Amino acid sequence: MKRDKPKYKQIIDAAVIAIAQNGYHQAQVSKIAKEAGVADGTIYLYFKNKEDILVSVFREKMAIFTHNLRVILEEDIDTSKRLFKMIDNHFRVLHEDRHLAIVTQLELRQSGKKLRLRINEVLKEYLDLLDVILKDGIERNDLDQTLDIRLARQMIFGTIDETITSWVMNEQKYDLIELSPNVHKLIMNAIKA
Amino acid sequence: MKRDKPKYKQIIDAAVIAIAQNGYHQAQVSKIAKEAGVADGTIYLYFKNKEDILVSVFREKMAIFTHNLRVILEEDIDTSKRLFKMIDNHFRVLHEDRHLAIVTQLELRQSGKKLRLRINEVLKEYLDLLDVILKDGIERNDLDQTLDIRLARQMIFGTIDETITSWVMNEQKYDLIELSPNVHKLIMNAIKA
Amino acid sequence: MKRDKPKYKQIIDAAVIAIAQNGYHQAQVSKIAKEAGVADGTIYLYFKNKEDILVSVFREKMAIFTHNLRVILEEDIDTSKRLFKMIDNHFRVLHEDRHLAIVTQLELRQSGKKLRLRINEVLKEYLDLLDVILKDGIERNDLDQTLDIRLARQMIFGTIDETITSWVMNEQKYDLIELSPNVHKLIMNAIKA
Amino acid sequence: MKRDKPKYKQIIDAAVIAIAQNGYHQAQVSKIAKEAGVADGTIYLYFKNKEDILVSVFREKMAIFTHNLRVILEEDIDTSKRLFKMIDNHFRVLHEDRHLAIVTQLELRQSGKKLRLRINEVLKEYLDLLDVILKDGIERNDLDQTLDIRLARQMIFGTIDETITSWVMNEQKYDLIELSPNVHKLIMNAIKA
DNA sequence: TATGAATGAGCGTTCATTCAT
DNA sequence: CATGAATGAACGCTCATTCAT
Repeated sequence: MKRDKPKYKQIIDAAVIAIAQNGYHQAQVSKIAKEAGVADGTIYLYFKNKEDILVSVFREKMAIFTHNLRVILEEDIDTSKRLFKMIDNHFRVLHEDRHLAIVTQLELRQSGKKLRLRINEVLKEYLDLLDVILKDGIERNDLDQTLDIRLARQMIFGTIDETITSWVMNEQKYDLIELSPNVHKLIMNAIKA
Repeated sequence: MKRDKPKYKQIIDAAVIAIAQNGYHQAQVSKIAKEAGVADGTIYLYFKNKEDILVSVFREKMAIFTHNLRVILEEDIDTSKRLFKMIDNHFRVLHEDRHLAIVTQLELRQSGKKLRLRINEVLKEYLDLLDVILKDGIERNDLDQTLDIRLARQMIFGTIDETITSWVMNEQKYDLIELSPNVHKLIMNAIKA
Repeated sequence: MKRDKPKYKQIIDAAVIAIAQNGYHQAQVSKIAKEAGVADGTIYLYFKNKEDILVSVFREKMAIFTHNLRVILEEDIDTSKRLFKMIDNHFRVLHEDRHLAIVTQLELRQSGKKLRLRINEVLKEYLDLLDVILKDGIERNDLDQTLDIRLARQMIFGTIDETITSWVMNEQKYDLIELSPNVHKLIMNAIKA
Repeated sequence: MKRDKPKYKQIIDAAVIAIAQNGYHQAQVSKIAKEAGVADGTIYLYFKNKEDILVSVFREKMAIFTHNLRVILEEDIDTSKRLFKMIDNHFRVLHEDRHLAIVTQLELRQSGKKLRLRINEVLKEYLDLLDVILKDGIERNDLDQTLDIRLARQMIFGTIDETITSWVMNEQKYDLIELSPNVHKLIMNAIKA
């Protein structure tokens, strides 16, 4: 399987760096190849085309978030703690990989409609897990029984996303992780039972 | 002043239509010119370059939101009602101009970093007015005294933005305006005193 | 109409020269543009793509042959004289435009299947006129009544084509026009009544 | 000698199939290798480069025609019969190997000038044998004493070639072999004493 | 002998902007 | 003011060939 070969990950990581440093539209395949230390043509042994690189970047990195969320779902804790862990995890991963934060919050959004759709498919998995937390929270009576799950999900994701984007746009000047408790409080206020 | 001449607005409106119909990357200057019924070169008598058209589109349209928000601020009503009006206004304007909704929520976000920064400057005026509402709400004791205004603003804007984007991505299949009360309730739960 | 503008013919002629000098696969669009004294992009104001240039070259030049053949058909002379004029005209045009001879006999044949089919459509018009001469020749009893027209056409065109190709491959060392009477004699022997 | 090893012929035959099925420009070395059941690199143990494969294809296959023509020359029959056998043989071989017909009449002609010259060298051997038949025919008084041998050869080869190419282009819909007598008649009319 | 992963040079086409009319 | 023909820089991808194993 190509995805397990070392060069696959090498190119993915090179793409994140190249995009973060040069911007989406200036991250030419040749720059990614150079950053990865391989020839231009080698890229095409591992990826179908440039779009495939970008979707793969998103898929591979999103897998970290999704995996962590699954672990949180398996823990025997209440919904409030779960959401705190989710927010904190989200902030923490991006706080520790500044390049990735720039890429997911700013650069990858410049992609065309076609690529956006493919990225959204990947994102859906994460949002579906969030829905599971919310549904379960209502069943357990941790959350407001009248909660509109879609709206709640949009509020939670919208808040997290906007918070991170603002942080990235402010050149990551302040500590993102410190915001977790307050963001969590705001969100819980909105949806708790 | 160029902005008052009829062709100026004519080109702005043509740009919105051209972008909504063709997508950001397919909205070439020549297409905008054709839609506006002028020659390509004429565009450059009213705008410095393509980026200038796009920023102007955003500035002119955002002015509607900002103006409405100012009116809301002048009304003698409590913070909860103000925020309801803000949300409802936001949803209503975009619900009634589908082209504009597509352009602001999807297409314009594909622009490069440079243009994004200029768009954010325009957006700032709107967000600053939101901050005024929030500060005033705390003073009046309508809102939680310990509220972190920046976080609250990010939550409110993030929630609204994500809600609208989801609606656009779902091809505007459901009624956006009907969501106002629920979105308002969620937000007020989060921040009220 | 684009085909009447001076730059159209200018580019066509530049293409013939560029292809004759560099060979089919080395005649890049930029070389053709340079030879024509225009910018690369200008090419695309007059031609849809590179293939369109090449088909147009063939169409425009073939028009000379076809036009001459029509004139010959209108003359009130016997079939033998008509065929002599056709052969002589074919030889004469290519003898006087060495570049064109190289392009039609050697270079354009290297084109891919798709282009070949389009070129054949153009060629068909010429061959159809030849068929008219042959049919008419049989009716007039100038030619063998049992003649298979398709075979006769293939023999005539094949002979002319092979003769010219050999001449081009021998670097146009001898006088092509002088061969007309002998080629004509051979062909008439084969098909006359 | 490499040419006697089984893989040599294996690759040659794979090349014919790959070219006939995919077209000249789509017959990459890797496709030929796959068709032959060897690794890409193995090709280069038997052939200097891709051009060498193609010339070898032509040489090996042309050898069939040349060999048959030598046999015909050894037979004690008149010139007319010799030419009939030559035409019939030519038609028959290609009629029975459709792949080869496509390759020699259409695909291999898309090769560059350099390859064309090398192919012509191989072809020359065949044409030289035809010249022998013609010279001998004049000596025997089977053919017109004033015959220009070069022209006659060009007519014969041009006619045969054009006939076969038309047949291939018409997707080999009709029976090529049936055409032999008529083609022979046409040619003999042209050159007989 | 045989393999196949890696290489890297090469090119058609688009489109924002200019400027002579 | 208005036009639109002309410009030319910029880039993703293919594939023949090599060479370490």
